[in-house]
Amino acid sequence: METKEELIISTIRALLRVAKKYARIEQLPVPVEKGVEITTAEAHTIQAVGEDEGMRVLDVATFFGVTKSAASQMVARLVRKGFLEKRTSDHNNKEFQLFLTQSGWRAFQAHERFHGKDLAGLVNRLSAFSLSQIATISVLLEALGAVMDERLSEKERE
Amino acid sequence: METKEELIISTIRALLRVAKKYARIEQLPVPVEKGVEITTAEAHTIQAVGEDEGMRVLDVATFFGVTKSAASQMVARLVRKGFLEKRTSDHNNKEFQLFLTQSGWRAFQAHERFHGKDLAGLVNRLSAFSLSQIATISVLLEALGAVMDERLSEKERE
DNA sequence: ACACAATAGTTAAGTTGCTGTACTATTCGG
DNA sequence: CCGAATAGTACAGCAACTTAACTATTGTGT
Repeated sequence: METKEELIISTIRALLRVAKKYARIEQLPVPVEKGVEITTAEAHTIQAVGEDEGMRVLDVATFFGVTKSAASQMVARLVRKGFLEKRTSDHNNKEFQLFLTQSGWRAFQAHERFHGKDLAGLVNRLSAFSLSQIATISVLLEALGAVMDERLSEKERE
Repeated sequence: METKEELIISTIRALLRVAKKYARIEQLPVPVEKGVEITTAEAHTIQAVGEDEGMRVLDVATFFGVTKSAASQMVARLVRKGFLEKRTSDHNNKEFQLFLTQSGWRAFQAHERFHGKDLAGLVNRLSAFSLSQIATISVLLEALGAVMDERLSEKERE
């Protein structure tokens, strides 16, 4: 006989496998145009700036949970490559505001398309399930998120 | 009104958030004993060898999907740190077989305990759901895993 | 039987993305 | 108006990976 606890554990393992696979997918380089690819970290930064233009370097840092040093370096790289533009703020001479260049917007859209394919596949697969079944997994995911948040904040408290 | 498709998409977003959080948790260093920590990559290599002693360097490489060079470097590091032992194979003078040292087994167990804490928290949280709800989630995760597998193998075919 | 290809592993140099520390340059507040 | 806080950069270093070139075995075809 299979106990409930065993079922729960095997379900969690399945979820972790899915999470791992997704992490691998996220790491794939994103093709922008013929012969041009950007790394995942670059794509995510471009995505973040594209969705909220006018961000500062520090905003990028807090958004991704990395140090401002890391954000500064990433931004500098994307500026050098021509995807991002750094304008000095209107009211402020010590801050910069970040914007996408034309090339940056092209990369942004390429990234959307790239992920759109995945999303369509997933939606398609989930359509076979009933509304209540899908709702159940939503609740489950909330619970998992809560446990993981505990774990992550635990680390910060050290 | 909320359509089914909207629910599906918001569910997928929740899944992606969980996947991201899990990836962050996986990156936390694992405490082995007072003042000794190992990185996640090290912990996973130790875990893999512990679960299947006698592995070769190349087996480690294929297990993790990295180059044999990367595996060789990781193994060399763990040997240097005293967690792994490299014995020349019985029938073969060009292969090595990998085993855990006492110290390696201690790290293996520390890693298990480390994960056990999370698992207990999750099981606790999931106990509120009914058996059939949990079973549904399992099926759903299988479906998601299948979509992701397609995507990953697509990449390899390039 | 022997040359040659395949296999197992190592080494070296370079890359990405991060951290920590130290630094400059602004801006704010008492 | 001086000192503290804030925004950002520079530099060194690290972990984990890659590619390419290498050694050293082992297996195979003729």
